[in-house]
Amino acid sequence: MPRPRSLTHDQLVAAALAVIDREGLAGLSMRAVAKELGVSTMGLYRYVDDRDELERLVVESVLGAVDTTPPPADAPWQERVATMVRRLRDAVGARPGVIPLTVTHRHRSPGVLRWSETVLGILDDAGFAGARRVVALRALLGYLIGALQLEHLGPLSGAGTATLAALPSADFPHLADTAHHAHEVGADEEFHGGLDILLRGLAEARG
Amino acid sequence: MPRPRSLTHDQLVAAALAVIDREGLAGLSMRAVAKELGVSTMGLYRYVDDRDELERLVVESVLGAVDTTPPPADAPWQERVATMVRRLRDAVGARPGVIPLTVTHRHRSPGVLRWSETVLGILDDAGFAGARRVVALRALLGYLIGALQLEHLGPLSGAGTATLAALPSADFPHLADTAHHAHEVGADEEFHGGLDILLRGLAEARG
DNA sequence: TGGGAGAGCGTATGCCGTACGCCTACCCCA
DNA sequence: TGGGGTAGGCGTACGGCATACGCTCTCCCA
Repeated sequence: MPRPRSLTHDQLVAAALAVIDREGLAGLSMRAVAKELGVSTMGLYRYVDDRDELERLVVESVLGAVDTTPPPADAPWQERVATMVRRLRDAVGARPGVIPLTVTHRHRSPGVLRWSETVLGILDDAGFAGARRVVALRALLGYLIGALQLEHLGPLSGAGTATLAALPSADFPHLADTAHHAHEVGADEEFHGGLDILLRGLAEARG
Repeated sequence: MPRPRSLTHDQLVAAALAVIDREGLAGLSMRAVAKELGVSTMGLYRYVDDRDELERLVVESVLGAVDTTPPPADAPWQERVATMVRRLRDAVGARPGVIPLTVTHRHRSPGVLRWSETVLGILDDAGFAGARRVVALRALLGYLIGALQLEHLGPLSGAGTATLAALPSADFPHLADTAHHAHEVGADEEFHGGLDILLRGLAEARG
């Protein structure tokens, strides 16, 4: 009966993402999002309980966009798992600014739940059961979360690489050598190389 | 010649850790640390440039405590790598409150550099070279970072488990089953199970 | 044609990090 | 023994943050 609402959650999320894209995650504030929408700061609180809920909406918009339909069942299970991992990485990688938020809010995301369900289904097909399947899923999730952060939060503004280059290579011979080789390995190869290692291990541990 | 300093970096770090232990990471502030030391807020700035440097000191105190001497070379390389991973996990696990800080400041930590150097040495012994060794190290670091967060930031206040239990198990049959089995798997077994998978994969990929 | 539910906003509070400038304790040297 | 200059420590103040609270004004329905 009363005055109709003028904003949707989608608009809130879009505004928040615009702020993050423009000013980085540190620039995200209730004030900034409100200004982005041309609304007073307190107006936002008609739509979300608090900042935490706004962040949750943002995370869910990114994570909920992941395709969680099971990949074609005729492919080997390793390939199907890899497909699922890739989908999640691609979704998050397209919005690197929200990575810290995904870590904080991950456990409350329906999108991640659906993703996990699909992956568990594939692992089930592959013969993983009981505790072994729990461990397998957590290993995959763990690698995914860590690798994404390594990839996007690592050499912030090149400080990491600079630090590495300035190392007394006498004290850190292997690191110096590794830094040299790191140039040859792109982020994609690195991620997929690690995933491949994990999948090989899973195949062995399937027992 | 002038008045001598009354505080050491160690005292700053100890005070910061005390605050974190007592009030959590969210309770860490320059004001809180200063009060802990019985010093005015601005007095801290004689010892650190800004909050960021204080955090760096805290992280380095935790990460720098890791034993980075190479494990006995007569053990298999997998076991030596596992030892290194375990040392880092134990150090961080003893101070779960600082995990988010370690993620942010990791790439500037001499402790992590020393750790990496030692691990690279082991991988070198094991026959890993060039790009393959880069990928192996990143896979280990990725898993470590992700698994630690999964372990300590996951079911914050049991919200994760509660969410899981409230799931419509018809829509998420595998997850419901997994939640059931998850009770049987302790954090240690889970972590080491994942590490074991990774190490098996490394052995295969060593080629 | 009211009446009231609820949207939107303005103000205010109490946090935060930290720039700036003063006072003063201290050590060195005469 | 006393004086001077260095630097430690502190108080104040500013701008930004999330958000509690209460007002106003709009719109739908009776």
